[in-house]
Amino acid sequence: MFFPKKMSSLAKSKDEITREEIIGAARGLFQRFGLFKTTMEDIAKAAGKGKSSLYYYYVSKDEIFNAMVKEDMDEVFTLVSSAVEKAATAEEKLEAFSNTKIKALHQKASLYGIVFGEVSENPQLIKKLKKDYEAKELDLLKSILSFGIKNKEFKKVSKEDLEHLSYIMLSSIRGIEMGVLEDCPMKKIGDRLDFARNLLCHGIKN
Amino acid sequence: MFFPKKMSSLAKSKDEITREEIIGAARGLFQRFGLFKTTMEDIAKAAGKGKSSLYYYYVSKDEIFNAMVKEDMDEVFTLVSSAVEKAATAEEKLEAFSNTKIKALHQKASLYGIVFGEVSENPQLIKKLKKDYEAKELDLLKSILSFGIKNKEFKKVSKEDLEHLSYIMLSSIRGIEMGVLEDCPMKKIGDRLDFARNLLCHGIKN
Amino acid sequence: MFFPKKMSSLAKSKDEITREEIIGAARGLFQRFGLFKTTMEDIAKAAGKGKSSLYYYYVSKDEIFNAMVKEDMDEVFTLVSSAVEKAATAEEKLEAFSNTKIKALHQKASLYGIVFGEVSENPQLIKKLKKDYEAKELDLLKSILSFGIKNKEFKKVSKEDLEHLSYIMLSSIRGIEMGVLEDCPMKKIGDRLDFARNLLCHGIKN
Amino acid sequence: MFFPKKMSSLAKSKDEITREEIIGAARGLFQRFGLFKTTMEDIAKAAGKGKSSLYYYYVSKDEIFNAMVKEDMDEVFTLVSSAVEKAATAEEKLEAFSNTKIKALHQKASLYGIVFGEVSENPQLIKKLKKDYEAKELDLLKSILSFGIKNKEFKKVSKEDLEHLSYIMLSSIRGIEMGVLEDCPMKKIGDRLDFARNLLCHGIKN
DNA sequence: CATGAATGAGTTTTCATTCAT
DNA sequence: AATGAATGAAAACTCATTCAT
Repeated sequence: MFFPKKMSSLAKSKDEITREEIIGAARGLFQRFGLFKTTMEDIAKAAGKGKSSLYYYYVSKDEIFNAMVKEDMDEVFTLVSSAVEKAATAEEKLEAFSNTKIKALHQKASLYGIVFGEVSENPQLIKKLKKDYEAKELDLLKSILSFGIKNKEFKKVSKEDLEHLSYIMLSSIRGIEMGVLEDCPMKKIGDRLDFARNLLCHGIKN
Repeated sequence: MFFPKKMSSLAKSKDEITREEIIGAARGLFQRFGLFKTTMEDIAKAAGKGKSSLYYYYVSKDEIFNAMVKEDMDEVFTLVSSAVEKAATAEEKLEAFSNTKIKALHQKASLYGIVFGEVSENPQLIKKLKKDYEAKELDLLKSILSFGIKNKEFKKVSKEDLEHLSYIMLSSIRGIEMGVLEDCPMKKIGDRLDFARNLLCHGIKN
Repeated sequence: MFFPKKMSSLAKSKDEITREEIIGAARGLFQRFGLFKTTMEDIAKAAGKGKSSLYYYYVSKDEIFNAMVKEDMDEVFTLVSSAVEKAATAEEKLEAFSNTKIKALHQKASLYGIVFGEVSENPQLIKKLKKDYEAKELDLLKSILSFGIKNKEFKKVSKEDLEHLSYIMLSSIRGIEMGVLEDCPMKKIGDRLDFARNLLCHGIKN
Repeated sequence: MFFPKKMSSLAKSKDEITREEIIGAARGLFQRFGLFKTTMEDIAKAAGKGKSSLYYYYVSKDEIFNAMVKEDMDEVFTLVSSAVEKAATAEEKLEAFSNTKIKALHQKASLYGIVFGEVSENPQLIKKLKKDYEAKELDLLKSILSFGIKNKEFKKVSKEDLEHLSYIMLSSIRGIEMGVLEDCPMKKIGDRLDFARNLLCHGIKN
C-alpha cells in the first residue's frame, strides 16, 4: 500500500467525523434550549442516530456539552486572534478584536448562555474552560495595548494599570456583547462597541 | 370581625407572609443550584411545608422563580436609586450607582445566573422582567449623565450620544460585575469599577 | 375525641398497609424471577399502582427487596421457634424445628434464592440479615440440644462440641431443605429430614 | 498441509483454544459479580477481544455462562472421584470426597452462586446441568456406601435406605459447604465436615 | 388552609445483540 | 476470523403536578 495506516493529522478518521456530527447536531439544540432542556433523544434525532449510539462516542450528555463548548471557544479565539494579527495599528487591532468576536458570537450565541449561566454536571471543567479562555483573551488584549504604547498610539501606563485596563476593556466588551442574548440586532451592538472603543481612546490615546 | 378583610397595603396578610416565606426558602436554593436543579421538594422542605402546599400559593415552579427574580430586581433597584439620589455630584452618583449595585449583587448573585443563563419554562416572562429592569437602570444612568451635563461636570453631548453612552456604561458595568460569578473578590471588582469610572470621566469630563 | 391520634401499635396506618401491599406484590415476583429479572414495572403492575408510587414508599428496588427478605425471615423464625417451644422432648423439638421450617419455606421459597444467591446492590445489608437469622436459628438449635442433654435424651458433650454439633445440624438441615429450590416435592424433603434426624441419633457404623 | 483438519481429540484446535480463553476470562467475572452484573463488555475486555468477537464463538452470554458452569462441574467431579478411588476404606473415601470437594470449591466458589441462585435466561439448561451433576455425585456416594457395607465397615441397609442415606449425606455436605459463600475460612469448614462424618458414624443418643 | 398520596411523562443510561466489512 | 459501529429495548429513577380530604 502507498498510504500509511495512520492518517495524516489533517485527515479525519471516521470516528472523528461522527463525533463532529454529534457535536454539530447538539450545538443547535444547546444554543436554543440550553443544557437541561436538551435531551439525548433530541440530539440523537438531530444527528440522525439512535440514542444509544451517542453513548458509543461520548460517555454522557455532559461530555457532549463540554466538548462542544471547548470547540466553540477554540474556534472563536482562533478567528479573533488571526484578525487582530492582520490589523496594522493598535486601534485597528482593537476594532478587529471586538468586531470579529461579535461576528463569531452571532453564530455561536451558545457561548454566552454557557460562559455565564447553566452549570453542567461537572462545573469544574466548564469553569476551567472559561478561565483559560479568558486568560487567552486577556493576553491578546494586553499585547494590543502594549503594541499601541510602543507605537505611541497610547499613553504610557504602569504595568499594573495595563493589567487593570485590559481587564476592564475585556469586561466591558463582554458586557456589551451580552446584548446578543437579548436579540439585539448585530448592527446595534457593533455600533456600541465602536462608540465604546472611540470613547476609551480619548481617555487613553496620546 | 373588626378588621376589614383587605388589609392596608402596608400590613401583610397571612397569605402574603406565606408567599414571602416560600420565596425566601426558594431563593437560597435557586441561587446555589439554579432553576432546574432545584426541585419543588427542596423548596418545600426548606420552607417547612408540604410539597403540594406550594401549589396553593403559586401555580408552578416557574411562577415561584419569576416572583423571586422580580423581588430581587426591585430590591436591588430601590437600593441603587436611593443611593444615587443621595449623592451630590454626577461623579459621586456614578460611584454610588456601581458601588451600591455591586454590594447588592454580592448578596443576590442569583440575578446573574438568571439574567443571563437558564431559560425558564416561560422565557417571555423573564425576558420582560429583564428588559424592564434594564430600562429602569438605563433611565437612572441617563438622568445621572444629564445631571452631570447640566452641572457642567460633563461635556455636552447630543441626545443620541447620551443614549449610546448610557447604554455602554451600563453594559460595561455589567460586564465587570460578571466577575461575581467567577468568585472574584468584591474588593477587586470594586477597584475595577472605580478604575473604569475614572477612565470614562477623562473621556467625557469637562 | 375518644381515640388517640397515635394508633395502638397493632393497628396499621394507611402508609403501613400500602407498604405491605407493595411488599406482598413484590414477593411473588422476586420468588419466581429473582431480584434482577423483576422490574419495578412488574412490581407496580402487580401492586396495582403506578411505577413512581413505589418510589413514594421505598427509595429503591433494593430497599423493597431487603424489606421483603427481612419480613420473610422474621415470619419463618417466629413460626419455627413457637413450634419448637410447644414440643415436649428434645427429639420432638428437633422434629418441630425441621418440619415447621420446611413447611414455611415451601411458601417462601424466595428465602433460599436469596439467602444463597443473588447479591443485591447493598450486599452488606443482606449479609447482615442472613447472619442475624443464622445466629437466631443456631441459638434455638443449641437450646434444643442443651435441653436434650439436661433431659438425658442426649449424651453429654463439651461446650465446644455443642457449638460444632448445632452448626452442623443447621447446615445439614439447610442442605436438605435446598431441595425446595429444585422442585422436590415437600413430602420427600420431609421424609429425608426425618431420616436424617433418625440417623443422627443412632449412627450407621457397626 | 500435512496435518488433517480435524485434529486428534487431545490436541486443541485454535477455535477451541479461543473458546477456552473466553470461558477463562468470563469465569473470574462471573464468580465475582454473578451472571447479571457481568457484562459482555467486561468479558471481552478481560479476554482481550472485541465484544462482537465473543458472538463468533458463543451464541449468547447465557451460552458462555452455561459452558463455564459445565466445565467447572466436570473438573470438580473428576478431582473428587479420582481422590475417592485412591482411598482404601469407605470412611477414608468419604473423607476424600468431602475434603477434595471443599478444596475444589474454594477455587470455584462460583458453583454455589450458580447452583443455587441466579437464574439464567435459559433456566432449564442450568437445571439440567445441576441435576446431572447431582446424579453423578449421588452415584459416587452410593458406591462408597456400598463399598463400606460390603467391607463390613457399615451396617447393612435396605436398598431404599441406601438411596435415602446417600442423598442425605450429599445434602448435608452441601449445606456445610455453603459456608464458603459466607466467607467462612476453609479450615473451619473442613473441621465441620470431619466432625459431621464422625458424628454420622456414632450417633449422639444415649 | 394544607397536605399526604399518587402518578404520568419523561430522563439518562445500560447492554446484549446484530451486521457490514 | 474478527471487530468497530450501531442500536432497540428496557431499566431505574425523577419530578412537577393533581386531587381528595
